[in-house]
Amino acid sequence: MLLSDVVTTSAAVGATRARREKTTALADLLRAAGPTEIVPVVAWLSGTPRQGRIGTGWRTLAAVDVPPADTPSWTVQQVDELLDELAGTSGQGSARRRRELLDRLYGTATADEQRFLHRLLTGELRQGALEGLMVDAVAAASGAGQAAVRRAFMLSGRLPETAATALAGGAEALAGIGLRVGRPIRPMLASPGDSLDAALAALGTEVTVEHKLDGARIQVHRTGDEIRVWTRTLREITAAVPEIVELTRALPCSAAVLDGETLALDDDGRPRAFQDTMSRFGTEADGDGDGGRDERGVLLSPFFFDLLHLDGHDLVDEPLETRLDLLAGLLEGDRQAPLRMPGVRRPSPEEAAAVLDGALDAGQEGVVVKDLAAPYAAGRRGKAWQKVKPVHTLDLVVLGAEWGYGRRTGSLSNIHLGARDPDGGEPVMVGKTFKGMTDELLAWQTETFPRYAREEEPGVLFLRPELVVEIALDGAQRSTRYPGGVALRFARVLRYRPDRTAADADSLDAVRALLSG
DNA sequence: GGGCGGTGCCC
DNA sequence: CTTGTGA
DNA sequence: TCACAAGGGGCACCGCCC
Repeated sequence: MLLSDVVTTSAAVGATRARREKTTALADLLRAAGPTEIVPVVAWLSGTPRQGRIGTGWRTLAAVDVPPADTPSWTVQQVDELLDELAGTSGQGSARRRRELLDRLYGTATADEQRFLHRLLTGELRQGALEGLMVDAVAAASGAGQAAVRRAFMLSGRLPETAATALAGGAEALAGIGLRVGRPIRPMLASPGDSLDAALAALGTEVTVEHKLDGARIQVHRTGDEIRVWTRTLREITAAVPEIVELTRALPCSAAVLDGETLALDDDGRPRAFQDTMSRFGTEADGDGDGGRDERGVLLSPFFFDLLHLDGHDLVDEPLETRLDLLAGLLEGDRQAPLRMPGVRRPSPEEAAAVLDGALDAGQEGVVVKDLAAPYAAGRRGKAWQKVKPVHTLDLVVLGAEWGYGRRTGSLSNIHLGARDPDGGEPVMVGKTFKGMTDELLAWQTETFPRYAREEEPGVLFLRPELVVEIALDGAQRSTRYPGGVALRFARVLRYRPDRTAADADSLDAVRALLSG
């Protein structure tokens, strides 16, 4: 199969908004692919090379300037091999070597192929189909049911390999893919709840309400004395978190798969800023024999909230209630008690509210409300788990706006936000946001902002600091980028405030008051 | 050896 | 990570 | 309801350059 076949399919997928048409086009290509081509083709058309992110981003690719070929010649296999080499290139002189490989890749590609490769390698396929629709396509092409593909994907953690299995052996082969301790599964996610009351109303009384911590998701596997740890995206971090490995080794079991969250605590047991937790991710190993505590004293504490396997028994199909019972049994001892995620089963509305208050008083992020009857549905952001976090709002000044990309091309989209200077100077920039904007609001911004223009740069329009916008946010974090030393976290537009002036906007002190940790 | 841009991945 | 959009 | 696209801040890592 040629790369150009994949590019043609991608174009067809991108040309329609109808999901059925997209999956049909994808499925047709999968049927035409050879057994060894399925893995790279599925990976590419779900938006990521088989090798993962390869270390060449938009900046490197923008520097590649070779004329396109007239006729397509790359095969899928050849490109996959070249990507392998690209991914394996490191050390001194690697930048030059990469440039050579990219020149070769692009120089033998047609213009259409160059554009496809560019989108693939920057991680912005933008064909309106990623893993979700590929699951449907694999089901269609293989004749296996969607549920079977979904389940195998969740348990194997990898769609390309799942697709190869499905196309080779159909539903029967998929049924052979089970949970394997030592191989991470896709984690179950929570959807955003509107409020605690709304979540309780939606899920009923057969629920548990647990603390939601501002840390990083971890999945911990144990077989005998071997322990491995993965993140939410199934990146292995075992070597970076020896303290989690040691705590898991002390559990009274021989095999387990645990799901949880980890974060850094201060000496009082209160959560540190998320940034401190994050400083421990991305470090491969620490190797200084101090059990993980680095020179800044950041130690990670794990909190487990689910159990997917215990001593030979798979639990993903069991109701949460059963999994929680077994988890409680595993973490029964005094020594293990600190590893339990705090929570209350079947709370009254008042008790549920008290759990939320307790979480916030303890400095945590909020709560998650979970249906006790639900099995572990990995990889789907269903309604069985709903997260509830308090929302803060601020009135901020619009300092500028950036021209959008993709479906926002031609619109002034991402806005720069400033807080009032308590000393009376110009507003101080504290962040940007592109969220919360309807098409109507984008049109309004695009029409209105030029009337406030003060200065223009490529891609950015700077405004006189007059427009006030009400912003929702989760909190603030310390910043070295912004002059006030603080930045907004998860800022989104609620509405513009034509009734307010920059003098009415919230001050930098109001932003600083939202700092956590 | 330190600064810096580019990249990937946490949220 | 959050939100708006469209099938 | 689901999947996707729009893009945010910060941190560690890496290679390159001074």
